[in-house]
Amino acid sequence: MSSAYDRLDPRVRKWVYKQGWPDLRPLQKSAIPAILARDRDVLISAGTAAGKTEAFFLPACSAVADITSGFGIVYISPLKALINDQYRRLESLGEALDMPVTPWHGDILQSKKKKARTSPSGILLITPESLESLLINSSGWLKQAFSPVAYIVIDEFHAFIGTERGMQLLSLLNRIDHVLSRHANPIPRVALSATLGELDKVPELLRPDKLLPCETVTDDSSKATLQVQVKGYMESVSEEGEEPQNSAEKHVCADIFRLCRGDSHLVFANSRRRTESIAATLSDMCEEHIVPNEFFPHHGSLARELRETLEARLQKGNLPTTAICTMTLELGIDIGKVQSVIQVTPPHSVSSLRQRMGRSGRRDSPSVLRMLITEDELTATSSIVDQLRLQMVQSMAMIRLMISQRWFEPADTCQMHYSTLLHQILAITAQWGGVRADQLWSQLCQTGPFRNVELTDFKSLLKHMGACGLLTQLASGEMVIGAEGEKLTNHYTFYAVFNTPEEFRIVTGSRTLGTVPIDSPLLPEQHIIFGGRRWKVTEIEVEKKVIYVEATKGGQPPKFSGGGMSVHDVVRQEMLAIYRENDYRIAVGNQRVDYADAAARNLFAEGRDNFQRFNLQNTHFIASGQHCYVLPWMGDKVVNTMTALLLRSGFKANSYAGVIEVGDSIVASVQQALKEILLSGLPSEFELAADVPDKYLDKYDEYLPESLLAKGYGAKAFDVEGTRTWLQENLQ
DNA sequence: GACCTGCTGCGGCTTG
Repeated sequence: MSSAYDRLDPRVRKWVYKQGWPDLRPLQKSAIPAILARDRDVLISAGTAAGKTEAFFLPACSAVADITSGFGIVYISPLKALINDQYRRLESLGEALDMPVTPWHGDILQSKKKKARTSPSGILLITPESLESLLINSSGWLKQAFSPVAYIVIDEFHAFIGTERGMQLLSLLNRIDHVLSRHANPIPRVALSATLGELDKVPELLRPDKLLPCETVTDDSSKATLQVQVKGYMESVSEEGEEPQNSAEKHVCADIFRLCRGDSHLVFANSRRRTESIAATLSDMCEEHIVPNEFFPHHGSLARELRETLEARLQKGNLPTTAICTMTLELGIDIGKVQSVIQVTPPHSVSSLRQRMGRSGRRDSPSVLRMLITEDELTATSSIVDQLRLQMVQSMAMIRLMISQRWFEPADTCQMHYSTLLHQILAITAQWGGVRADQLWSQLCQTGPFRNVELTDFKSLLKHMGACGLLTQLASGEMVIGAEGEKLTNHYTFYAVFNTPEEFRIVTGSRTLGTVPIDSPLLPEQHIIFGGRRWKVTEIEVEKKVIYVEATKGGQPPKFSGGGMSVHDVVRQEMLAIYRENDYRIAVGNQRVDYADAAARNLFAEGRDNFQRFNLQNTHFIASGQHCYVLPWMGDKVVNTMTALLLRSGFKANSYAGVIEVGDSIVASVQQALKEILLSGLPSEFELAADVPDKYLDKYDEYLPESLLAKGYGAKAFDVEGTRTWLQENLQ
């Protein structure tokens, strides 16, 4: 009987044999016929270390082995580091087939790119931004070099869904099919992804025009075991005028030191500031105990050199290493085997928690997750948020959703992405030299990814782009790049669609340690923590945007800027369920599994007692001090919407952690105002956004007409329908 | 209290 394996190229089979693999994994076997068919898209969705990369490349390389001129496979990755990893992994397979592998991104030497330009062949590994630059500057070459391409494969596809880069990526894929005149027989797209919540929705996200069918290949054998613990910590609150104690963080660090030393672990600390502070404390502890330091920070503002040293140390695995990190170590960069994952403070989302947990454990050992959660000691002036122990209960809700409901946040695919649409209008115009408005509309909105956009809005966008000098219309009716547009498209920063704040570089001697945002003022003589070490600022060169530092003792990490992240409706509803059931444990059969330590249990009991004392099982509105508090137990979009409605009605309202504080008001008047709003009809997201003074969030928002700016902002920040439903159900 | 990602072409310099 001929198996799927026998359909692989003999040289590929020989390569598999040489790896010493006893057999291909089930996922890899089932991908073979799907990939070899070449008449469909394929979604390969599986957990970490399931062998997704090989599941695609073994059959794909077999299919394109005979192509001698031009690329056979184009691989797209969101990270340069991932391209470097895959290059290392694919080199020997490429050699076995006499097929070159070409990494192509901003750090690759010009000489290497020139070589690939003269004789393109084999596998191209590239970022969306580098693809953008090739389409704009070298579409003629691309037409030749890409003509034999049999597959376009996208790694970490889940990281693109619903994002700006995801919209750009889909548009790039469309533009490639267009350049190659392949609308009739499009290039098959293959998505490699972590396990996804709504698998049936992915094909449409991979190819909005549905011109090819999509086959899904998944790995259902993943019955990974999991060990979870939540540990509580109490922060003693200092009297007025006293120095803050940070006693809880010291206890957290002492536990990390005890749990992690001697092995390899990941500690996710949520912010760069906390990452730095914990890393420095742990290094100090190593010094105090006279043992070598094995704790290092890893985050996006750290110089690449420092990050790569740590990644290589983790990957090698010969020295015990614990990385204190942000989401930089969440995606698939190869870091070898990790004993356990520690999460300090609640994660931002269940989906990110899942991704982080997947970083520990392998087939033979369970995933181990510990959550270390700090709450402030209660005093006479403690806020409702502290009294309810919302941090602790949110952590518990996220664990329950992840484990017993197997739920996590779906990607938000309802955004308008006007900033990215504007970028793609400029990019296509730059690529073609001149283009008609109807061609843009057809390629971007009708057959392309911007399907939420209405024709009237598209027209007003083009008009406004003309008024801003981004586009100019010729007498023939064709659009070309205008004077202001030239400035944008001729600069190398054009290729990325996302925003980056201005930054200072931190330098010691001749070495760059990393960057800090320009709005975080540092002063000469100030002591700071950076890269897990302590420094003194010696000099600041404002024009060159450089801060010089030298080694010292003491100091605090700098402040980094960043936008908020929103909590989903389902998470807040699960928190309410935990309070109401008076039980945070996980049901397994007839048993209830407790995952909290004594301190966490005590904090939960405190929160629940206060929940009952406020009568929150029966009401969403409470009075405390001078204020009225509204607790809708809904996600941040609904909370933002209700806060905005109350502000419009003249109340002093603000929200934190899902709790709305209405200043100097009584419950009855807040309820009455909301009833009136419900009766007279709620304003739209658009109208609410019009009240917000600063709506610039995305890279090209400043070039949008006011109406689109408000529409895009409204879709991002508010949920009027969800709020209306909540008000109908909860106002008697 | 708060995350991450990416980037061209060329002039001018040093070094073998």
